[in-house]
Amino acid sequence: MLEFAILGLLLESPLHGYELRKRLTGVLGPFRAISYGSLYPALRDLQARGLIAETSPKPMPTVTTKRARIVYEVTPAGTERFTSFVANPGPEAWEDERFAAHLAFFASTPTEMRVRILEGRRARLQERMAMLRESFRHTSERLDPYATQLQEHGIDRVESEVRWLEELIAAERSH
Amino acid sequence: MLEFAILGLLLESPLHGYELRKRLTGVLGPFRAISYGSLYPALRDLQARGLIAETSPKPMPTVTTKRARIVYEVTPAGTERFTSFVANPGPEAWEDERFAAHLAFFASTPTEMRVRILEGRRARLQERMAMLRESFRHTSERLDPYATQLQEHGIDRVESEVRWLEELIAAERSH
DNA sequence: TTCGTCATGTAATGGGTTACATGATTAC
DNA sequence: GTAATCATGTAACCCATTACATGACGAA
Repeated sequence: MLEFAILGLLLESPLHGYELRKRLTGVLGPFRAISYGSLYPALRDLQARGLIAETSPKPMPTVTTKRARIVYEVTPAGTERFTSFVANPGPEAWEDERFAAHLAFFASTPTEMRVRILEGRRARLQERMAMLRESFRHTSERLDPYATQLQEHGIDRVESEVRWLEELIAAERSH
Repeated sequence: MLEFAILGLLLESPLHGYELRKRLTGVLGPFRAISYGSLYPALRDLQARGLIAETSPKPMPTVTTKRARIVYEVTPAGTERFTSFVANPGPEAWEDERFAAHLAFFASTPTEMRVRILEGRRARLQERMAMLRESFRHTSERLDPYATQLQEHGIDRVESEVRWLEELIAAERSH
């Protein structure tokens, strides 16, 4: 998850951790910002696996030394990993978080794959909606009005995401 | 989270783990069902803390022995814990999961508290929306259209939840 | 007799968080 | 000189999950 978001952002341009986190926050939405306690270990892990590397040569170690900031860039292996991520969405690609990660980097995803991901997500949601309605049928009679409201709202939310997906798919088809 | 859901359901009637899980699924929505790997440890934990207890006397150990199922009921301490949960929503009550847990047991929550929780949630969402819009202003220019779509959809979702909350608050005020 | 469901549980793992610790740089 | 922000990192914990293991019961 985090792994792909990092690779995707570093492919646009090499960055150091602190800046990277700000970009991540921009992409993922500010309320679910990644903490440094996740980010830095993730960076070291990616480096250990050879998917990213430190851009070594500090251009000018003259006056402004600052705190040594470690700028990472994506290695060829990392690039390959990222493209394979966008190219074959695994079975988890329809889950909420994965899907968001895919969508965030749709710009670097081929068109047919975009459609496939969007439709996969839609299918998943419709499945989910069926389950929601089914469980709603079973429980609504004996549930208090608040629990009922909560369930109805859940259904509404899924429906509205399906409509949104349909717009995206239509837009994609019309190039 | 799970803790309160368990207490809330057991207050309605004593249950064993397996059945409890089905009810939980009914309340929380079927797609985010609690796994046994979470439920059973949670039950033992609650028991260890004296908030629930096994309803000891098996009525008839005659023919139908079945697999020994362990039925739990809420102790007075557990009842107290639950009422204190519904009565003073902590600062986390406006978070997604907590809020859902509160709403699920609104029926056992006094009216003024209901309004307070709903309004707290609304305030939290409006804050969130301000952050989303703010971050959107900063990044939208240089973001690709897909990332933009994703962010706009995020804003839409929050807006629609605010409208929903407003309906609930209005309904609450008009008794 | 085998399959589905009821029923309880453990161990390993996942994917993060919070709190803490450090220190350098910038702006007032 | 002090506060805010930039910048990196560690350790402890949280709250769940998945995969596994066990076993009894009812129905086909």
